[in-house]
Amino acid sequence: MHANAKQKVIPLIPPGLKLACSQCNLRELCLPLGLSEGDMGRLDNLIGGGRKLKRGHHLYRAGDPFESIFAVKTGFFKTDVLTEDGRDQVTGFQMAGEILGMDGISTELHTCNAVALEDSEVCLIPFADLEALSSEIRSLQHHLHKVLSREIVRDHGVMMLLGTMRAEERLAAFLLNLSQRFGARGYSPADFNLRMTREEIGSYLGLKLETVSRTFSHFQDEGLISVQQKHIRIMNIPRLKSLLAPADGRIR
Amino acid sequence: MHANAKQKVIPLIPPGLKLACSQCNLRELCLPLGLSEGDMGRLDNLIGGGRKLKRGHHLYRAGDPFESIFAVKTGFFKTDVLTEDGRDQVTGFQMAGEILGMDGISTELHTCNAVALEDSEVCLIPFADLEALSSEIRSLQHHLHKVLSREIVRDHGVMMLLGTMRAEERLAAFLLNLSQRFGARGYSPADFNLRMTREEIGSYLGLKLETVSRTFSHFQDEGLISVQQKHIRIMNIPRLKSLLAPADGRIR
DNA sequence: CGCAGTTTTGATTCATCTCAATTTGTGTGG
DNA sequence: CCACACAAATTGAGATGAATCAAAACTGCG
Repeated sequence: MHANAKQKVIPLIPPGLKLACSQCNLRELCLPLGLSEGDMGRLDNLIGGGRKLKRGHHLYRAGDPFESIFAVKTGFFKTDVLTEDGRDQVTGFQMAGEILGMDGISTELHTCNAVALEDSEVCLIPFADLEALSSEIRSLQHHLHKVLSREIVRDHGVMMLLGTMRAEERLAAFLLNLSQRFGARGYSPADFNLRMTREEIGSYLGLKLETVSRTFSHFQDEGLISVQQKHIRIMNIPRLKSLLAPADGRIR
Repeated sequence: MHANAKQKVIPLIPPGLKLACSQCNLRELCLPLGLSEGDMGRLDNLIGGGRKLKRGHHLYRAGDPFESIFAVKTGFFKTDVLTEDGRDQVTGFQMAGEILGMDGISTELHTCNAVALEDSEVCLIPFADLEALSSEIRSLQHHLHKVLSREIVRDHGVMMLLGTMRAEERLAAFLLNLSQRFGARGYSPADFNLRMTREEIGSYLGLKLETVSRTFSHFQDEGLISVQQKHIRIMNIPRLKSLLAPADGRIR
């Protein structure tokens, strides 16, 4: 935000000099975290220029050859897995500063689809180059491992949600997670617009879209949130949080 | 298997010379995959000796400082996440050749518990050393990234299972997954012993133990499997597989 | 041999899904 | 710029799969 003036100028600079990590206001959230000035310059050099996507367009599809991971610069994505028999599971929603595409490393093919849920821009990070550089810069190597591991931990959280929570709890956890991530990016943690449909939320949470809608309405009736289509205002964060701990507090 | 004679000798060698990757019959499943002879020797040097665990004992607990990842040499493990409010989600079952503990990289603390479900032995792989070596050996670095990524892909499979499948489908997928993994290790893919309780299966699959038991019984009535407590014999793999695709084959 | 932990099975309840109708919102072309 | 068509969301009523509560049987360990 405070770097807006600077950012606006960059596109005017000749294409050889692209928008760099070292200038990016997401650097504290994203891959360069913890790098020295000099090392960040080296990272700048391998980042392939940004790529813009219109809402609804695919960043990659399951089966595409894997070459790069992507950092979300602006906008909002979903990733989903689609099986032959027609099952569709949304595996995550990604916002600015988050990394996409790490599932592709294992097989050299992307294993899921990534779709822009609004007009978006990503940085392209050629993975072979990133590996080469990270074998030279230990802090980059370690941070890459942390990013991969964080994704595993995040997935465990989703497994917990899907395996043990009821619809209300899932949706409360979902809203609180979004809230926290918006907050971390300098936006209001209590007032935001959903970028995804009820059906996509439902797919992510293992619920049907009608259940998502009903549960939103129910939260609204309880005074926990206010919902108007995609616009959410969280009225009572503590009480929403309290939904996650079973009322009695006992071990079940 | 063909290396059995050699392996039997190793324990008699003085303790300074520990059982090494280069001699391990799991090397094609485990971390050293794809390494040259010489590089494998360097990996041998950093593997901290094996560690034996009695059934029921913890390899690590959530909150323990993260120092190493572990490769299962023999035996069987579960990992689970436990929340303050008493929720317990089994996040995976690990057998020979599989890697444990990668969730700890992100925070430098283990985020789940790992428990031996039978008497087991693991190799200890100090992670800082592994990072150091992998920055020198590019194929090791790449393989480590693949192992991390494979875990992410596996987790997506579980999310799909928990998010979209009914009890029968979950249990069929679970049995087929075990079957495939036993098969890959030279055991019968159709005849094996479960190491975990119905409750642990249920926790992993997001079901109650009674539902797991009932569904086993139901499969048995259908002639798909035979169950006697922990012993499973899969009578009809194709038909079990067919449970995973909805009967009509339509896209839903 | 007995007891604790595990598994099986039954009866009932309940949360979520399914099916269906209606309302609201959004993008497009006349 | 408005109207129309299509997509998304809401809401209701009823069906259903899995959970819950409960009891009995089995297993294996000490």
